[in-house]
Amino acid sequence: MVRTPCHDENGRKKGTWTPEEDRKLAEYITKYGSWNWRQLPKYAGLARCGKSCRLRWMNYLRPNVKRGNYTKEEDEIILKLHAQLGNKWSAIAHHLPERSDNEIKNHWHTALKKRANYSTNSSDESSKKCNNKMNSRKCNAENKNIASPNMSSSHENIVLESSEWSPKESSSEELSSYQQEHNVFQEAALMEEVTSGSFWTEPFEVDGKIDFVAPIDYYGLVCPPSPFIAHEFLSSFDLDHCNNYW
DNA sequence: AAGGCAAGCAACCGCCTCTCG
DNA sequence: CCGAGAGGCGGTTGCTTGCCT
Repeated sequence: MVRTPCHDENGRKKGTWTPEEDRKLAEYITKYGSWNWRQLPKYAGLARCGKSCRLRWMNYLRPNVKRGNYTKEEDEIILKLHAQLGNKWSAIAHHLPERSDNEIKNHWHTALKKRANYSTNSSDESSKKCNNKMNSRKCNAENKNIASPNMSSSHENIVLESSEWSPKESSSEELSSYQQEHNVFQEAALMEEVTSGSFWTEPFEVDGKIDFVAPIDYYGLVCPPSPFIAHEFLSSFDLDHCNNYW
């Protein structure tokens, strides 16, 4: 289920995240926010690429992330949205703030795709082939158009109904309550931390010892330039949440 | 008990879009 | 307008687990 840890040519670690790495990332972001994903691992003491850190945070470490145990309601929402939006996993994830796009995507491929797409087409030869995993991968590549947002013929097999899930509502312009809540926190954090001043110059500590110092003097400003997380938000982030996974 | 296979999922890869100078 | 850098997204892959024979 997990990839064997290894290192790329730049010495950056790849593969499974260790509990220690998770803890470092979570603690750093909790304290300083994700002010720059590509620079973040350097200052967080992680030998990872920024993208890997972002993915790990978004999918597993961020607060309120729910994993597994999909409810029937969630399944229905995903099915409906996928019927309307296609493989727009991030757009679908906007409607399920506790789920990451990656997890929704995996859930779709493992559980929902059969229900949505192939139940009505069980005699279809291609669907039979796709029941085999290896063939399924080939089918995915071969049938890219099927899953495109253009709503190709296979999507017409899905029962559609005029619903509240209009494309307009799925627009990223419209913030979910979750996002709105966090934006409020961000603003509050910005005001408080800027005025107190402690945020910008305080070194990042792990286990009470200073592992590294937060970046400073960034284009004339003290960095990180934007604290993303407020105290209210941080207090809601229980690191035990991560321990559950560890 | 052992081997093979399918399912599930974490994580990587590469492309696209956006922002900024 | 253009190019570089960063973030975001979707597709794909690699590995583990559990079931079946």
